[in-house]
Amino acid sequence: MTINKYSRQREAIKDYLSQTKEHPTADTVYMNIRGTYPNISLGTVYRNLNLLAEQGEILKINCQDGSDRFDGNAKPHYHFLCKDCGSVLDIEMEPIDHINVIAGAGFTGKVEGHVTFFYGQCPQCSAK
Amino acid sequence: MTINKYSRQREAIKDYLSQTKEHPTADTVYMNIRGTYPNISLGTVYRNLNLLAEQGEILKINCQDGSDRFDGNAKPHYHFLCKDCGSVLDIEMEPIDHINVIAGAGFTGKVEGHVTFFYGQCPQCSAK
DNA sequence: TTTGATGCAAATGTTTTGCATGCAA
DNA sequence: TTGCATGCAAAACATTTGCATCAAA
Repeated sequence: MTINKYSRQREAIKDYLSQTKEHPTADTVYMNIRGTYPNISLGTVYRNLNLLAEQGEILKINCQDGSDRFDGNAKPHYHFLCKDCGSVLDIEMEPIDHINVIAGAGFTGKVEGHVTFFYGQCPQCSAK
Repeated sequence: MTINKYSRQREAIKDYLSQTKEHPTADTVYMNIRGTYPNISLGTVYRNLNLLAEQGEILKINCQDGSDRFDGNAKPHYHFLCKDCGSVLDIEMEPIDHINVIAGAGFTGKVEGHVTFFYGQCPQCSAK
């Protein structure tokens, strides 16, 4: 399926994403990869992140807080955005695809899926 | 509650949003208001859209398709994004706040709400 | 008058792109 | 060799902001 040529930069990006539990922005990825490949360019980071996301190897997530974030866990899952500290966390829950049916009930078009994220206070911020 | 001075530009923006069923971007709003006020600036449009959204008079919606969109209907409701033609439609359905409970079940933090939009083919595109 | 609102332009922040060169196959 | 990937810099967008001026209260 993969028609890409190997590149050590892309490999490093994939590795970095698979080992972090944060949901870094492109710029954060860039900063980290520069530790290993000081000459990598931000353009290359963006090109590879988009490529990997298109191929379903990573997830591109958008919580309307400025820049996009990326997740090395490509399995569909839900995210939580802390409105106090801005961190993005995975949230473990059963899939809620039944809401597609609810949405489709009063709609003439074809509902194929949904994008959902939750917000509130993360464990750390709600403890303060 | 409103501490704003009156401005004909802001009034025109509110009027325009209340009469359209589309979900225009800031730029589309700008283009339309220019028909009445040719000298209005894009900065003013952005300032007023943000002001109105903060005050809860309009809704700012983000479907991760480039630019933000605005909705004159301030009542919380759900949106549908057509992946073929890119249009954003209102979708009539009962609120699904029970998903906050589902999300909160396996989460230590405090889930206060969710943002959801649906995607697929709109009535027109699915008819083709 | 006072002070928020405007128009204009410059600045910002994020992401994309053109192009010559490099490197995997 | 062939052609995708890279680094670099410039460009493209969307949005915000500084500032002098304007106008509502």
